[in-house]
Amino acid sequence: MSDTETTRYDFSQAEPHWQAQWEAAGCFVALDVPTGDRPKYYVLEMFPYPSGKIHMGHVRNYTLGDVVARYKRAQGFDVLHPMGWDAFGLPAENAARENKADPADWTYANIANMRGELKRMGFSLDWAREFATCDPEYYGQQQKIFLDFWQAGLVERRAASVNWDPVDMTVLANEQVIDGRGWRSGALVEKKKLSQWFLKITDFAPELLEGLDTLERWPERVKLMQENWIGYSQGAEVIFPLAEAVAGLESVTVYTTRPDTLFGMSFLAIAPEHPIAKAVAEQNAGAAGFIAECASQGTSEAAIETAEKRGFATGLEVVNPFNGVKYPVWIANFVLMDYGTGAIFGCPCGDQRDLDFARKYALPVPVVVAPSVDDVPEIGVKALDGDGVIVNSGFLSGLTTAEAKPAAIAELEKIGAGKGVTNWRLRDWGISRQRYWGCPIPVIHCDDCGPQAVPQDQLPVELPKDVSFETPGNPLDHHPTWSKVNCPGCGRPARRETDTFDTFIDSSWYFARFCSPRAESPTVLDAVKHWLPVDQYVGGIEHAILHLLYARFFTRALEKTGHVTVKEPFAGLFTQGMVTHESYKDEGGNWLYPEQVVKSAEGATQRDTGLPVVVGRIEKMSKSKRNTVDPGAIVGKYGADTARWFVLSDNPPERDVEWTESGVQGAYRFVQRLYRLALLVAGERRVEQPVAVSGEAKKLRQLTHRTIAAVTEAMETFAFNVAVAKLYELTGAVSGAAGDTDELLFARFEGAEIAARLVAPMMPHVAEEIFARLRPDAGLVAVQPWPKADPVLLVQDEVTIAVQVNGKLRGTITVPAGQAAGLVLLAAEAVVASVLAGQTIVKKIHVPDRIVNFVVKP
RNA sequence: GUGGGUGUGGCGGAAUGGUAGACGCACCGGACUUAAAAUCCGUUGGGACAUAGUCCUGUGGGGGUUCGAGUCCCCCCACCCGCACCA
Repeated sequence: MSDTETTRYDFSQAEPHWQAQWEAAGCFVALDVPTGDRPKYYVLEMFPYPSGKIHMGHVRNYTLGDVVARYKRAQGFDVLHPMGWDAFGLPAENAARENKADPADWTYANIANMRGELKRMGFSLDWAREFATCDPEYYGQQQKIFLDFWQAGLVERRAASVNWDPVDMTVLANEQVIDGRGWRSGALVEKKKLSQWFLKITDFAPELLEGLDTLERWPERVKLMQENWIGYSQGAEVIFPLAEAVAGLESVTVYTTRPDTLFGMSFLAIAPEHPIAKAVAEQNAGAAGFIAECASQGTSEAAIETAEKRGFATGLEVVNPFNGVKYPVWIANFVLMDYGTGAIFGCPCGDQRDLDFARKYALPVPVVVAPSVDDVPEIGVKALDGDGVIVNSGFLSGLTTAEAKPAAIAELEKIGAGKGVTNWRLRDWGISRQRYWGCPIPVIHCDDCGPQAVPQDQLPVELPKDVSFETPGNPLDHHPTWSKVNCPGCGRPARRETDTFDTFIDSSWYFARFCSPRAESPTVLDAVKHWLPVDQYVGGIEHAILHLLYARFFTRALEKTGHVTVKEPFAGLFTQGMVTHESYKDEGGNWLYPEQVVKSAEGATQRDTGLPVVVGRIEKMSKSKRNTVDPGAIVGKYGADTARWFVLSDNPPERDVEWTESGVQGAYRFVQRLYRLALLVAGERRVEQPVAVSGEAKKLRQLTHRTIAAVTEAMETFAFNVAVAKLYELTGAVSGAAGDTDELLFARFEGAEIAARLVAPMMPHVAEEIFARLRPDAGLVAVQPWPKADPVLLVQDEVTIAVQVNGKLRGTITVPAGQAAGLVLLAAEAVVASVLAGQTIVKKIHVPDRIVNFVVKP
């Protein structure tokens, strides 16, 4: 065996070894209700959908979380770091249809495979807490929660329209509707009304909005996205009496945020789906045609036609309650039925869209807002939608827009023509899905008693195994016996609900279940009281709105029903960037996998054929573009530590990272270099810590302790790429400082040991390997405390100070730290004497230990 | 359209208002080797000149505040993301 072979780190042997050691020592196991007095820390990454294989996004996500978990553990926290599976969803049903596989078998096989891949990465997870949302033990508890929500008045049943595929006889999610057609059948999608279950998330709209302010460790942009989604607005409802009643309707109610501009009215517009529009259409073919046109325009050519504002004059008129004037009623394509009241009053001078509409149909444009009373402009094509002063508006004239709003609302309320209201964009959460592979909704429908809760002793309502995917539609509907049950109320024959829950429900409380995953109740209060909220949640930005909002709502609902004791589930949130890769095509435009491509200085060619390759954009890894790299292959070739180190090293975690082969090789080289260095240092003479250090040894020790401080700081701020850079620097310095004085030997040993401990959260396996060589009796590095920097060694004894003249660097001086200003200035002046010659010094700036700046004049 | 974000060498990026480019990748040069791989050492923002050195310039563009700006303020440009007719 040659030298190089003995000093080569064999990850394929070491990684499984240390993983077994951690498991044997139970390093990562947490208790539901801990007894010790260590502070708790709950680290959670968004759990994966078991598609079958892990991808690089998972590697990055779980590495980030694992670094936090291991770091916090070393800092003395009692860490909860669990893993599970978001296992319900459409892909399993698709697999069932395509491969005649049983969705459960397919899902559990995928889980088994992915569990193995995750374990190879060496994540410090408490696998004893693992569960899948498709386990009856989990979704049965979810059914209990639903029934508690129902009892608490948080559940409603009402009609809602769905996308219906008439060929597949199935309901489609919005993403499955492509250009108005079903993605699978290609049939034109119909709107169909179904009775559905809703969770009343709107009841919580105010607190979900206000709660955002308490989330100090959330990214600002995620909070903003949630804020916009919840969409709070303050305004007024105004009742406009119709000049003549239509189909029994005597007035139109409008929602506005600008009641101050009511005197600037020019027209009233209603949505094509508005009841009055429908009533008009029954007698007016033109109106009916216009409405039909608007409906068909809906999804298809939205992009092209959005800018075009179109309307249809109904001939009806309404009376403005403030001035008694009559205004025409239009049906307009830009008014939305599901926002506000489905009707607006048009004030062209204060709203760009209303102005566009008024100009198009030659409607009057009264001016009611002006920059000031003396400066009333002409309105051209640009509306005055900012703040200003109200003019030409009766009792509101002369008030600022801010003053006029409450004044207008007060008047509306006084004359009974309207009231101030708060409006929300957020709508209730429809949770019924006409699917098999989801959590059954625990309800029984009885013709006499109505919908009844499934009694507790009959939970969980389990999915039947013997279903057929041969016929289109929901297999639960076709099952011969499953839905046939007796009513729990009257005992007569009844029907079991065949809808299942939206899978977003499964992921809205799993973090609470992880605290006591085997409990007979959804949660155990002592456990959730201890562990919640999650201290650090890590996941993709793509879940910034729906998942995070649903989880926040669910937590509040769970708190209301006594299942948890917190209102917010995630105290800290980190959103990571995507993993990207170059994409490749052959000359025929077919995508190629990276492993099919060889790159050289001359360009890229195909490995097998030598044919040219077109190198495309750097894009998010996706199967369709074939620009994926299989983590399994990387781990097999370079080891888990290399993969972990690479995804941490290249750039800040919140940004996208580009996966490059050369970057991975760089990471691999470092693993080997670190190992060789540690081996070398471990073989050197052991010495006690010297009483004093000087010279090179002192410099190295200072660098070591500065590195501790810098890496600690980087860990706290998710600046893992900076931590990596600092560790490169430290190992470089240790290997550069050769010699065999006691001082230096100690400094080298200390540097190597600290490097092992600082590197451990990021590359746990090689850290164990080298720590074991350096400190054979100290046990696992995974349970070592985090190193502390010696404050004495953080103090620099010499500093290099920049010397500027008029703010430009002209030289540097090296002086003892804390040197008095007079001496520093003397030395500085000397070093830039040639530049100062012939100049008059006007001012001398001295920032201790940092900089000297001479301000001079000729 | 609107809200948010980003813009620094060939690339990823670093930099409490204080020496811009840490660290890595790539490239180039050297050492070791019969050779290659691996490893180690070194150079590398751009430009000019009298080339062991000196100077100029440089963080998307333009202004400003400051002794001093990548960093703070104002305007503009480009790109990315979210929501998109929200009354």
